[in-house]
Amino acid sequence: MRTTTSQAPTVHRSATLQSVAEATGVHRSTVARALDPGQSHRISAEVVERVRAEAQRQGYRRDQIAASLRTGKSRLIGVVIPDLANPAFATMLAAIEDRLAIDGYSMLVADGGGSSGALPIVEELMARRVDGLVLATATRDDPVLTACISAAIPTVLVNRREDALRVTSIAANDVGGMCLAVEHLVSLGHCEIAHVAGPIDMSTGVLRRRGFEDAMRQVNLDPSFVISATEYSRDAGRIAATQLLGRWPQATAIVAGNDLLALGTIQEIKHRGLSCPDDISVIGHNDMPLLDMVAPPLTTIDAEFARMGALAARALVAGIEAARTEPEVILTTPRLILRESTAAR
Amino acid sequence: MRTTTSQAPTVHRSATLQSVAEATGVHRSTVARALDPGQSHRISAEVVERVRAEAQRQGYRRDQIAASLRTGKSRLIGVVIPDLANPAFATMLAAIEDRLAIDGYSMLVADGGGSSGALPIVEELMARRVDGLVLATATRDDPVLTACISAAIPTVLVNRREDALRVTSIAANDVGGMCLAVEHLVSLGHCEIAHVAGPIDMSTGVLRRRGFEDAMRQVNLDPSFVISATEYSRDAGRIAATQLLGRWPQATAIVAGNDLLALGTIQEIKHRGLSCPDDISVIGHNDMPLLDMVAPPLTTIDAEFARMGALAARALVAGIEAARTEPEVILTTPRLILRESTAAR
DNA sequence: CATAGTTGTGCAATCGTTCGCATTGGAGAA
DNA sequence: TTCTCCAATGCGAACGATTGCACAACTATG
Repeated sequence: MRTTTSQAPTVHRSATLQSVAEATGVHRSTVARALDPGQSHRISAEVVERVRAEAQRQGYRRDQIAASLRTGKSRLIGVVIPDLANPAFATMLAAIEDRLAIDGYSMLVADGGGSSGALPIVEELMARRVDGLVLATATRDDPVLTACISAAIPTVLVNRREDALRVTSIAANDVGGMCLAVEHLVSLGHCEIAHVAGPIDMSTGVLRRRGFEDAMRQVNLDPSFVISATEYSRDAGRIAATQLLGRWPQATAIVAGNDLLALGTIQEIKHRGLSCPDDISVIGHNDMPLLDMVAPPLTTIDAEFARMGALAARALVAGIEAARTEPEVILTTPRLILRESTAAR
Repeated sequence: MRTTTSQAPTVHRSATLQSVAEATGVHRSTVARALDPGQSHRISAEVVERVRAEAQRQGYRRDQIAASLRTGKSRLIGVVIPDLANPAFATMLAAIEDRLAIDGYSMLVADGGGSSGALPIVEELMARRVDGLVLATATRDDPVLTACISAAIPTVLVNRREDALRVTSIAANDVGGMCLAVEHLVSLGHCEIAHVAGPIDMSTGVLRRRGFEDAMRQVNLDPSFVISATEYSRDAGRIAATQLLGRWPQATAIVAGNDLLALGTIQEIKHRGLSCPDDISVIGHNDMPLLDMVAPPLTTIDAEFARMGALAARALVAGIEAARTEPEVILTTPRLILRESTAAR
């Protein structure tokens, strides 16, 4: 018996249950049971030991594909992200991966931002028989979601909510977050507060806008200084800010629908020769990485993307492993991250 | 409680080749051929049409799992990233995904940054029978890579190179990039130039350091002001900068091994009441997102992460589809991105 | 000593696709 | 007519793991 593990294990063309079984002189089903921690106690200790040794020697590794075909479970989760290159989503992705790995699932990642839309992407994921889906792309009333539901595949929405409550969704309390932002600006003495909102076909866009309007009315301010950006990007933010400052030059503070929009807004402010925060205060939303080092360091609302990712993964796995769970809405509580892009009036 | 959910089309329990075949009155192999664009010409047009219609009606979708088991090809690529949350890698991931999607592959993403190391992660990917692997985590002499090679699974390294040239790797010309950085600083009149290097067990760490030393010698400057950070992060950069400035307070310029290290260095400079770039110029490496908006906007070397990602995906797919390709090293040509963290002496 | 359990394994049927190898029914050639 | 060839399909064995059921060999029970 020469089990010198130091040498690279023999080149195993393909070790299978069968090949281990033959070498051990037992049936392949016995090998399967011996190697499964949940069943190995049903096999005599001596056989388990022999099987383990042989499996080790051959470098046997259970073929997840074959197992998936037989059991109907792939232990694969599809994750659809609107923009993979966006640092905020990178944070979320990391958290999802981390949590899924703990539960023994792997993550199939797709970028839903392409021109063809998310439907073909989700269909591809379904063909791969993913056990569940995390959608960060969902629009407020999404045909993709309808497809997932009719295919009976467990799905959670993250950072998005849909109008009909058909699946669990994890999101920040957008309305509450905007209240925080408005209250902060009011406490600094601002009255002419405007809002660069996110796209109207996304829940965050509408909810944050609604939150803005509610909060403004609450303190008896005019909530009508709002422009919706066409997408979440710096360019779109800059364009929206251009319109906004053209129409309402008296604005002394701007609440942006997300950080990228805020950054675009600041660029436009600088471009006009104005200063943020001296002339105009700006507040973002999400607290994406690096915001503490931009100029000026951006005051923002932390939407806890990492936490949302972890919660989404956890909720999805729970939904998969418990046969049925009621759809619910899990909201994270936003916090104000005070930095230097907001100043007293 | 069995409420009849608003069933849109038919509830397809699971449409299979068999079920379509039965409904059409042909054999399942005929269905398979009719549905495969590469073989449908061998089947009479009339049958193809009937099969297509029935498949459509049942919502048939080829089971990729079963196909993988049979063919031994999963059309799945494993991608291992050292730090998913790092925006630079997010960029790269987006590019990889984009390119793989074009070639019809899906991407299984794992974070190799965990404490347990990358080996178990790669083993999991191998159990899933990935057709190939993109490793952005490889160290200079990586046991993980040895495992991949002995398992005969096509692998490419990205943003990393290994000492022995066993597989294709895609990376920036690190040495050349550092030359660019040093030349730039020299042209601004700096003489006391220091280097906050990346970890010594990573190719980028060593190569950039070597590039720094070479470039310094080239212009007859002392190349010995170097401190290696323990990892690529702002904190590590700050710690390294602390040591560096303690030992060589005369430094007027610092070249950092990557942008995060540069950012940490700048934090430390500010912390000491000094100014970047007035007292000390800093130059980063990689050109990660948002650097144009930090304070001061960071001069850096663009390592073209997106391009590397695309090249890696392309090379990997080529290596999978051609039976064998010689390992090669593909280097991207770095560019200096001039911003405001460097100033004349 | 017969009966009933218990324990450890073997057996074989799936799971859904793929693909080499038949097997048809005609059309064209000898 | 008889033989060959071809086009259009059918047939069935993989691929590798899982799992309910069967069964043999014991052990405990009455």
